[in-house]
Amino acid sequence: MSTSNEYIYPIKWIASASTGVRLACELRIRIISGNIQKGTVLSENKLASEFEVSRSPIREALKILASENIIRLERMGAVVVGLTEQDIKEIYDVRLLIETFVYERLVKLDTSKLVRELSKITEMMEIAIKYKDVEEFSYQDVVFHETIIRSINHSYIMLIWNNTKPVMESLILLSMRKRLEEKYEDFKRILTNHQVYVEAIKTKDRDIMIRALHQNFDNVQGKVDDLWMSQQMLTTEREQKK
Amino acid sequence: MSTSNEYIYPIKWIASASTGVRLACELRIRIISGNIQKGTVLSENKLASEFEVSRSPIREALKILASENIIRLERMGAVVVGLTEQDIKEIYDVRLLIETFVYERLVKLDTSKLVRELSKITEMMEIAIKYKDVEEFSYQDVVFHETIIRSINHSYIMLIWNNTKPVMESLILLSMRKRLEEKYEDFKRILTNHQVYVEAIKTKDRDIMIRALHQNFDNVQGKVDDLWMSQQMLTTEREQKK
DNA sequence: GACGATATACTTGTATACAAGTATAATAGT
DNA sequence: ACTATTATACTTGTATACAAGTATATCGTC
Repeated sequence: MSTSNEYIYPIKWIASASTGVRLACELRIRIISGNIQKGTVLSENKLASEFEVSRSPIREALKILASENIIRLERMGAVVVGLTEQDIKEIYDVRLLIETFVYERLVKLDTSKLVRELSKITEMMEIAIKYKDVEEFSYQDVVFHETIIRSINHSYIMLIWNNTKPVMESLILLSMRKRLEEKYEDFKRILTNHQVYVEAIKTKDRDIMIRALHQNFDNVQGKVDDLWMSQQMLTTEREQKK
Repeated sequence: MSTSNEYIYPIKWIASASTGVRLACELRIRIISGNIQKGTVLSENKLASEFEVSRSPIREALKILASENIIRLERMGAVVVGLTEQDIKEIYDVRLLIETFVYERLVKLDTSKLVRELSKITEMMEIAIKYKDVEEFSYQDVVFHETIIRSINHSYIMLIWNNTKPVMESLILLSMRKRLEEKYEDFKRILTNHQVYVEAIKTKDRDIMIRALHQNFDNVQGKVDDLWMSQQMLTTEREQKK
């Protein structure tokens, strides 16, 4: 394992968190970015001495990462599992599953307050782009989606979000950092896409929402269509009932 | 808090687990069953002395329960949140969301091996009923659904299952214990329902699956219809594409 | 050289110790 | 009688200590 002292994870995102949570964040992003290679066996003692903390917070961090399937706790050592292409697809499956569920609840509610909040966030994202503040942009991106999900007040959907969020967050941050160097123009596309989201929620127009979802997940080809398939069953029945 | 030494959670289910996990299971079922009332503030030290263990495993248990939204970790003490009617509905939302997703993946695969496994489980459930072994019946019920979910090899759906499973497990066990006293005939209905599941997977007939889901979730009225609604959006688009 | 037994250096799980912070209760001052 | 302040008894977070178990390596025997 690389013993570099440079922290990949933004410090300001976790300033108030406990050591254990902070370590989890740092280890997570190192694993996802490939900085810590999959297959590596992590030992509590080694990690403790490397990060110059005791085993207690290390244990906490490892438990967190294990609950996210990023590492596997075994009898002797925690082996790094990491993320495969397949895993990333699967995360997007889940996100899509959640977001479609949320949207359908949403259209039954008064969304004016939510729309205002989301508008604020998109404007902040705009400023972040302007000043090339990738971390802020990523942060607001995550907040944007979390705000939508939180708005339906569904504690178990929220629970799922909380379980997938850390990995999502890392993925987003890493991809944004890459974009800054390689595809800067992408940021505007992403911003526009978020504005489409807001529009879909404002007008409660499903067609627009579909477009937003498509644009948002189009880097994971075929996933949206896949979900349709997966939900065809209930659909079919629904039509029969008519 | 009741300091009774009687354990509500079946010991044999967690014989091999660590103390922390065991405590989490016991505390969870006590909270869900109302044995520990919501609003109670749990202290690590008190729990440690009550269960006669150190704070380490207690901390582990509390972390687990907090990740399930059963308790809320605050600055001073962990306050018991428990489950509301709303929470239970929401758990079923998630379960339905998962199971429909899984089923749609399933019908694309060769299910012969899975069907055999499920048949075995239903037969074991049958025996469990015969001998009025509620714990075994509940255990097999959970295994049944887990087996289905596991079969599509989707690690993130599995992750969601793992996060909701403990609460589901407790709910199932508690409701089965109640049934044994009040509505013994229910067991046969439940068994039949599981056989319908197997049939749906065997024949890959969506109509049968709908029926199975309906029967399984009918104690949570209106939920299935609700999900249809929630997925109407994607459906609509799909038809437009045709 | 090959194989088996023991020794050693690791691992995790749990218990205990200490430090920093917070709420409550008791006390002093008005 | 009431308010402000200090004292105390709690809380969690982290560090350390110890016990039980596991893999590896060393050593002795064949």
